[in-house]
Order: sequence, then structure tokens, then C-alpha cells
Amino acid sequence: MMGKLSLRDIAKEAGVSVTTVSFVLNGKAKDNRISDAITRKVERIIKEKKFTPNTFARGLRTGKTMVLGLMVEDIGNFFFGNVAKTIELTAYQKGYKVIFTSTDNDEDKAKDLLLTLKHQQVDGYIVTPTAGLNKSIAQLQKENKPIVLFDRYFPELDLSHVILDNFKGAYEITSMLIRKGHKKIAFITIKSEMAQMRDRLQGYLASLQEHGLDFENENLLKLDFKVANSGNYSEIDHFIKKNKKITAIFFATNYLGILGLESIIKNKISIPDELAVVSFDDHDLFRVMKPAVTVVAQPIEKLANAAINTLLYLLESKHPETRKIKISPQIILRESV
Amino acid sequence: MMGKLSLRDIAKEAGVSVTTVSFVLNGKAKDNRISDAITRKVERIIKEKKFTPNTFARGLRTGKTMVLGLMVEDIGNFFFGNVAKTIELTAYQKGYKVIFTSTDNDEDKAKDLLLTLKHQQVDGYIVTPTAGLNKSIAQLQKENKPIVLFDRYFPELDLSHVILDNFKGAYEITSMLIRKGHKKIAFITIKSEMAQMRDRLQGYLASLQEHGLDFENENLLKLDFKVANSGNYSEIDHFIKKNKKITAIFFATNYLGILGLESIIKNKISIPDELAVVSFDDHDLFRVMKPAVTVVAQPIEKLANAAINTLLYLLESKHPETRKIKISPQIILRESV
DNA sequence: CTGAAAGCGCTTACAG
DNA sequence: CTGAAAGCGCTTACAG
Repeated sequence: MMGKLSLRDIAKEAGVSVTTVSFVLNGKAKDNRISDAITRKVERIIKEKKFTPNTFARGLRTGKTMVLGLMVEDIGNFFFGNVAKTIELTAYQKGYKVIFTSTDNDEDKAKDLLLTLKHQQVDGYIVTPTAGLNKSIAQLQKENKPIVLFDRYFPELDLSHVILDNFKGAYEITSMLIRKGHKKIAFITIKSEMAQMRDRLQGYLASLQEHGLDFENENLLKLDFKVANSGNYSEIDHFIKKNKKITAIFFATNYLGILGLESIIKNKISIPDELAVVSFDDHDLFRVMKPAVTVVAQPIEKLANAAINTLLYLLESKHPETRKIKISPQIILRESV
Repeated sequence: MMGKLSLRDIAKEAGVSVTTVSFVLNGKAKDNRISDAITRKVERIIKEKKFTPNTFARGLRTGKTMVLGLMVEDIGNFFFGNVAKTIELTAYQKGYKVIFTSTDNDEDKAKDLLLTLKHQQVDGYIVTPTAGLNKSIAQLQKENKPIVLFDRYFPELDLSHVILDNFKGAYEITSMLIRKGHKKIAFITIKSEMAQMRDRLQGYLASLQEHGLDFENENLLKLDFKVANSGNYSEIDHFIKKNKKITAIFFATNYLGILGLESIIKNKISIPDELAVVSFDDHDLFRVMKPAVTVVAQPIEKLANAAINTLLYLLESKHPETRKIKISPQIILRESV
């Protein structure tokens, strides 16, 4: 009795053809000059019977699936989990479903997942790319699939993307440290070719230069991380013990910051008196701990909504243009500086 | 050129009928006595052309969608985010896609989302129910939809579920505190009728009783929380300041624990010397902070895999039986006791 | 202002 | 051992 209704049933009930019902259902009644009286009658019956059209018949016919594919690094982490949540919400309001996958920053896995999404015939993609994914993405682009890169992008591809203004965030927080009198500011980051990590480093360097400070190579630590939290604590610990001259440390990601804090606490270095600490990306820990840590925060909802709205634009526009969006980060001042 | 292939194209290429191709595709070649030679030829062509059958045509025809609906409290939090990730992975390996939704513990939203999932015609459900969702769930059950409740359940419904053994976790960690000599143990929880919160309280009470300790009402705090992190810090702060006699606090959820730690740190109470602290649910913060916090952890992968495997069993079995699974929690001893 | 009918790409009962 | 054909429930170009 439930879910077994078809257009034909509604048509019979209303005494009209399935064509008419279909037009009403799709808001094309006006365009096809269906009379108001009939439109209203059909609408009433649809409501009464709680009729919802069969997704598969519709998908088969139109080639549209109303499903979007979301590929993130790790749906289990705070940032991407909340991004997914926001995207899902907005997508649902527009009638789209979202299926998601986690790459764990593994290039081969990411390539596979992209193919899987393609086989699902998703209508559009929001992708947090791994390194090396540019070819697969370019292929998808060639097939005219609407696609939005998120959090990272490939400078060489002319594709819509939504990213944080990493340069600006790093620049501003470094400048803030300098204004507070710090001259020896360490920067701890990961070895990565991805644009967002490069931009953070550039922001740090630009701020030093602009303020007439020399960059000292011994103040830069580049760690070998494949995945967030895979981390090796001892290198950071060693670096902190060795570099007694630095008065401030800027961690380029939150998991680096957490590792660093572990080391700083263990070495009984007092924050912020002996050492000021700032980090990219907010985290519960930074907010709750004493002293709380100053961060460059990513406005999650803003980023997520920019991504889904860009994708919806690409889907709905006949001749869409590439949109490249940079969201300004938000500096949250806390007690660690 | 891509994705435009149909059964007919493969059939033409192989010089057989679409029927034959369909049988091969669905592993029914043997049953229908298709010759090995032809089977292999068709398989080769399918592979060469990278043919994948149209999901919608298949769904329309079979009524199966190969999509599962996952409804959690909040995909953005650590626990549910990682549950979703594990479920997604196992489901994909079995050829199912997963669409997810977050209820934010809002009963009306949950009801709505359940209907939405139904309209998507998902093949099965994994649901973290909110209070008051029993009727909607019962309705779904009446329609013979495979459904697994997760994290919480309705004692009055005979439905498959996968939950943590909350009673056992609370009982064991309370007993551990008592063995360490604590006699005044506070329990801070939320006002909730859901079984899992009740079981935690019961575990705490049972342990006190078993060890000959009287339950004292002033040691129990029940807070009015609708959603995780909506929290009102001042009540906890007030409770901690007021109850000077307690030597240990057991927080019934991790967000309560985090709020509590904020208060304890602010009041400069020393852990574990003046006050031992334990919490239900692990969290990054509990692991990293000094002193690290002892917790009753939920084995996320075990829980998630039990849920998806139960659902797959319900989907694949002709006459499935209800499965009610309790997973044992894991006590992680850290420095806070 | 409205309807009859083709066709999207599958699966499967039936016929041989 | 294999194929012709119906039908799942829609959308829409076409005819009136």
C-alpha cells in the first residue's frame, strides 16, 4: 500500500493523463498551460496520497541522479566531519543526496574512489584532492562533470575551487607575533607539495621579510607526515629542546600543534612566558587547555557552504563559469601569546 | 564515449542477446546454462569496454537500490564520524553506497529524515534514534525494511540493535575507583530517558551498592542538555565548588568531561591528588592533556562493523532473525586516577 | 488546454 | 544452450 503509488495512479484518481501529472509534479504546469483548477486538483491528490515519484525511473529517464559525491580526507576528523554535515544539509534542502568517501590522503585510494563515484553517476563532485590526483580530476573535467575542489587545488587546472586563504592566515598570525616583540619565530610544518602547505610557509616568510626580519633556516622544521596523527613526536621534541633561542612557535597544522604541546609540557617550558605558541586550525584541545592556544581558525560553515553553493551553481547554470573562492581565516586570540 | 555503453552494445559486440549478457553480468550464467566459452567472451568484452550497468535501470527493474541509509546524531563529532567512516568502508566492499544524515538529537528532524531516507528507497537503515522516534521506527519495521538501531535502542521494540554495554562500562570504572579507595564518587550526567544514559547511571549505582557504599543524592548531578556541546558550564562549576567532600568524579559523556575539566582547571584543583577524574567516551583531549584522563572507551570499529554486518545479514538472509548485540567497552587507564 | 506513446537500460518469465 | 519481448515508472516531443 505504501510507496507503490505511481504517476498512473494519481492520473487515474484525478481523471487526467500521466503527462498532466508529470507537468504538475515538475512545476511545468504553467509552461504547458495546464489550467489552474486541474493543477490544484492534482496537487491536492499528490499531497493526500503522499505520492513521491520513483527516483530510479526519473534517473533513468533524465540521466540526472540528484546525488552528489563528496570526497574528503577523513570524514572522522573534526574539520571534514563538520564540513560534510554542512554540505549535506544545504544539499538536502535543494533536493540532492550526498554520498561521501574518505581518501585518508592515499592517492591510489582516491583514484579508485573517484571511479566509484563516477559509476554511481553522481551529478557533481566536491573533492579534497590528494597529491597526484590532478590527472584523474582533469579527466573528469574533460567529461564535463561539475566539480569543485575543496581545501586544496591544482594551480595548473582551471577548475572551480574553495579554499582557505592560507597565505593570509599565516601572514597575519606571524605579523601579530612580530608586533608582540617576537623576533625568533619557529615554523613547524610537514613536507608536502600541496598548495595549501606551501601557502602557509610563504605567508610566514612574507611576514618576516616585510617586517625586516631575516629568515633563519634553523627555525624551520619540515616533518615527514603522510597522514594527520601518524606522527612522530621525537623530532619535534628534539627541535624544541635544541632551539633555545626561539621565543615563539607557529605550528602549521593542529596535529603538529598537539604533538608540539605534548613536548612543551613535558619539557616544562612555560607558555606564554618562555615560549609563545600559535597553530593553524582550531581544535577542542586548544580551546580548553590552560593556557588556551591562539589559532588561525578555518570558518568551517563558510567554507562548506561556499563549496556546496558553487557546485549547485555549476549544476544549475547553463553556461557556468569557473569560480575560485578564497575564504579569509579567522584569528582567535587566546592566552598562549 | 564513456558511460554511454549499454547491455545492448555489449551484446552486439559479443554477438549474443542482451539476456545472455545480463546473465553473465549477474553471475547467473551457470544457472541458465550459458556455455563457458560465451561466458568468458562476454566477460572479456565487459572488462575491455569497462562496462558498468546503469544503476537506475537496474533499480527501477529490481526495486533494489544498493543504497543504505545511515542516521547518526552528528556526523561532525569524533565518535559518529568514525563510525560512519567504518560503515562506509565495509558497505562499499559489499557494493552498497551509504547516504548519511545527522539528527542533532532533534526528534522532529529525525522523523523527517527517516521519511526522506524512505523516499530515497534505501535498501536498509542504520539508525541512531532520538527519544520519541519509536513510532516512526515501528512503522518502518511493519513495512519489513531491514533496520539496525545503533548506540541506543527501544527496549519495547523487537529490533536488531548494536549498542555498547553501557552498564558494564560504568560498573567497571566505578568499581575501579572504589578499589583505589574512593568512597565519595560523584556522577555527572544529563537528563535523558534514553536507555544508554540510564544504563550508565545504573552501572554506577550497582557498583556502589555491591561495594557497600551508600548512594548520596548530593553526589549526583543531572544536567539539561539537548545536544552535545550546547553546554552550560556554570552548573558543573557550581557543583564542583560546592561538593568539597567528593574525591572522584565520573562524567557520563565526554563533552560533560571536557566542561568539567575546564572548571577543575580554573578552580586549580589538582588531578589526581585532590580529585580523580574519569569519563565515558574517549576524546583526543583526554589522551593529550596532562594529566591524561582515564576513560571508558567505545571500540568504534567494533561497534560500526557489528552494525553494518548485522544490516548486511538482514539484507542477505531470506528469513533473518533479530540480532541484539552488546559490545564490551574498553577501560583505558591514564594518569587522572 | 490536454493526452497517447516512445523510450531511458535493465531483468526475467517464457518459448524454443 | 540462447533469444524475443514485456515491463519497471518516469519525461517529453508531438499531435491535436
